[in-house]
Amino acid sequence: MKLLVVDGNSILNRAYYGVKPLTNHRGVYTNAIFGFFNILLKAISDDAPDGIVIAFDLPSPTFRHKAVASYKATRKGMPEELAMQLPLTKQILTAMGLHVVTCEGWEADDILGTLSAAGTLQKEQCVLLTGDRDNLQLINEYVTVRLATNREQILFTTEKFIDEYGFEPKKLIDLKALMGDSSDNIAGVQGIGEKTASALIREYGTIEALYEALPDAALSPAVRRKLEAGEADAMQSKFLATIVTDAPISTTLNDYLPKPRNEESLSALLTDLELFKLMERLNVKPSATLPQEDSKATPPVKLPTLYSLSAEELSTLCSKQDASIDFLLKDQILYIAYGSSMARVTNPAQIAAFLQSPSPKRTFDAKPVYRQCMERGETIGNLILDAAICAYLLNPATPEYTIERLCVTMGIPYPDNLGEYAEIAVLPSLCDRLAAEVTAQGMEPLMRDIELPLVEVLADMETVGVRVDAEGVRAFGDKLTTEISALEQRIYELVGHTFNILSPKQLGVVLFEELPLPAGKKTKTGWSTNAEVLEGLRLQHPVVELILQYRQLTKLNSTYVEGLLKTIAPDGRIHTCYRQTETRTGRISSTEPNLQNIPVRTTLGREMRKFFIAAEGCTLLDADYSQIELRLVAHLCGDENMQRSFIENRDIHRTTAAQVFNLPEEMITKDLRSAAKAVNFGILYGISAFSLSKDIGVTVAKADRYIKDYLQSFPNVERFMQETVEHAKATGFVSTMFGRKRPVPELRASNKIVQAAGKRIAMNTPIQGTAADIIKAAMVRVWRRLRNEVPNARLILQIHDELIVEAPLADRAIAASILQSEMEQACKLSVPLTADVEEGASWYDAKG
DNA sequence: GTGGTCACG
DNA sequence: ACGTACGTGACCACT
Repeated sequence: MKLLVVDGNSILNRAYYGVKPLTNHRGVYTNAIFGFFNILLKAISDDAPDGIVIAFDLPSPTFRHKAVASYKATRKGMPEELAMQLPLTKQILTAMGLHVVTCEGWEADDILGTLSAAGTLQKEQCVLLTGDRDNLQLINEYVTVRLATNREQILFTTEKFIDEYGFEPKKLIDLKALMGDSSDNIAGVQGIGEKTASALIREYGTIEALYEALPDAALSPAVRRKLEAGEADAMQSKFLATIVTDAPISTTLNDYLPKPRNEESLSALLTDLELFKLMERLNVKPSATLPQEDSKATPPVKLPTLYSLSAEELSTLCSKQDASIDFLLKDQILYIAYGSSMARVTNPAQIAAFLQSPSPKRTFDAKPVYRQCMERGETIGNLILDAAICAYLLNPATPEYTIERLCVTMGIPYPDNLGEYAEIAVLPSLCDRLAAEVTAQGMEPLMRDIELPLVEVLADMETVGVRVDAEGVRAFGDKLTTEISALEQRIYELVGHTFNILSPKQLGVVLFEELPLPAGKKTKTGWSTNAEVLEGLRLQHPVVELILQYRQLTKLNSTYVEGLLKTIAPDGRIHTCYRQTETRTGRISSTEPNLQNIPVRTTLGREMRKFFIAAEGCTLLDADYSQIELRLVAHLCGDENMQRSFIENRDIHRTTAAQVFNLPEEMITKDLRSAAKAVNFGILYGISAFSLSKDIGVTVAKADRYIKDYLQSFPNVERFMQETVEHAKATGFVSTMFGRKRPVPELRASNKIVQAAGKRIAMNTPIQGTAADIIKAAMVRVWRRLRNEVPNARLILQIHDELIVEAPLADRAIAASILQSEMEQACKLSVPLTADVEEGASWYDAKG
């Protein structure tokens, strides 16, 4: 009989402060619950206990038990966001069949103590799961402690404890009796800190032994004086620090064997909280019977019934214009729903005819369908809604969009008896509700004019792909490989032995233990060995420089040379995947491979761009927006100084420097300009003096001065940022110029660090998001005009503020002019929006 | 699967 | 006293 006893309050606290804010769509916080079960399930799977107890505090309103009263009194009240998760956690545990144990007037600690003692008496193994080192006093040959953080769980046995502290576990009480513990309101002996206390306990064992030996002990006069003055405090503190072992709860361990779980209530609870990852882990099926709180606002859900569809009926459907038809294409099977019927079609010709037909259609995740159509030179006719995109606009923070999850979020019961038809059956209701919600939130224009048309544009860009000179890449890779081996040898020689240079752990040992270099500056799980740290050590030892070079070359070789070669299709081109429902800000991302992070900042890395080339007889046109984000700041905050700089086509960083340093623009040196540039970036990101100082290598005080001077020069910027944050705090979200929204739950967190991050998100998202809106609008405009006017010129790449078109040489001028003017006209601002177009045979050449 | 590192806008 | 700029994706080592 092995027993696991969990300090519920302590673990829930750890989880709350360690997991980012997370809510369900109604705003119920779930981050602590999520983290709690991650920790708990890990412990259960590692220890495989027979009995499980989760203990929680239960303060008594009337009865004041020993230390509990004073100890409780100084503990800060739980933040509301955490408090609301406590009863939910207990409900889930109960539904899982686990024993939640509380005892009026007693704390979770006391229950851990009592069950440890009971287990020891009965010679049964007992594991305590807690985040609180206090509980280490309970360790003995039967009792071990799992000390949990959100990252890891450290197993403490008697041996491990002695290794770390140098005395036996139960003497932890004596240690606290001397040094005190402010968080538990234990005074200890005035003037005795951790170091002294620890040495005394190692020497004398207990405080009783210490005081007995005091008259003859070899101690400094100061320590002796403090100990003599604090004897009563020490004794009182020892009493307070001792965990109770006789709380009135059952000590029959068999009482704590898990009961069968209540599938129905477990499913209902987790579904309501939208804790889908946890449901998967527990193998719980989503609940179809949700509490329908807003059922009077929305019509009840009616599912279509299965129907067998004749070829004639299908072709009639294809020409229908009055009602929309919902479809899904899965594994070459077309499912459609219309009116109160649904059906499936397997004949490829019929599928193609339907997809191309002019009838209005709705679906979920249209891009792969477009891709499939485009392989045949076809497209989808009259797509009027993509449910995945709607869901993304309604909440861009969702980790993954599936029909089943969305149904749960939208309160649509998901049928478990319809097999392959389940998704198509719910799609009409889902589309109706998502569309209504998008409209209600004012995002219909964004959807209709930008996001939905963009689906087809992205599908087309993926299908066309970009040509890559595979031979060139290979040759570049060979060159890198040769240099890498040479570097490797020189590094081994300098160090004196071989090791894995790419292992931060091994590298840390070499640099900071063997050489040893002075640093050891930063730590998380060891020493930091990142480029910033190594830069600082450059002059200390010649190997550092070589390691930096080695890192750069291996990065280029593995991520870019080898990574890209793997993805070149038989047509000699790379077809990246653009993801439209990925980022919180509205940007698109690129995967398999990521073509949005091809090197450019270093000379060597930039070489990679020579291998991205135009097809035979074609050229590449590269257009990028000039300072789009700063122009948006100037527009949005209405600062005339800033606007004038753009209107007069001056250098914005220079203008900023002139303002901040109070000098005429002609007097601005390179260094001043680049400092101002860093300040400008800081403004976009939500600045802190600390980070700015690190970035430009000045003191924090100086960086702070720069920021203050900046905000004084551009007071409207500060006002705008403050208003944005205030609005976000009041409404819970921020918006872009085009009405895109992003919830910022971080602003409601009680943790200051998280809150500060929320402010930066609130300040940055309207800027980054609006820029994303604009380039998306530009993509749709460019794509449409090229298709109509220069169909052989194709949009192929987007890198956030940059578009690349592959155009036949004969069409280069007209394509370039379309590219530039559609980008510049995509949005009317109070400052000019300019795009610079360049041309070349390769990406490298086109970005002089 | 997670963390460290580093590539981009 | 904290811990330090926004948004991404890929690769490697290690558990």
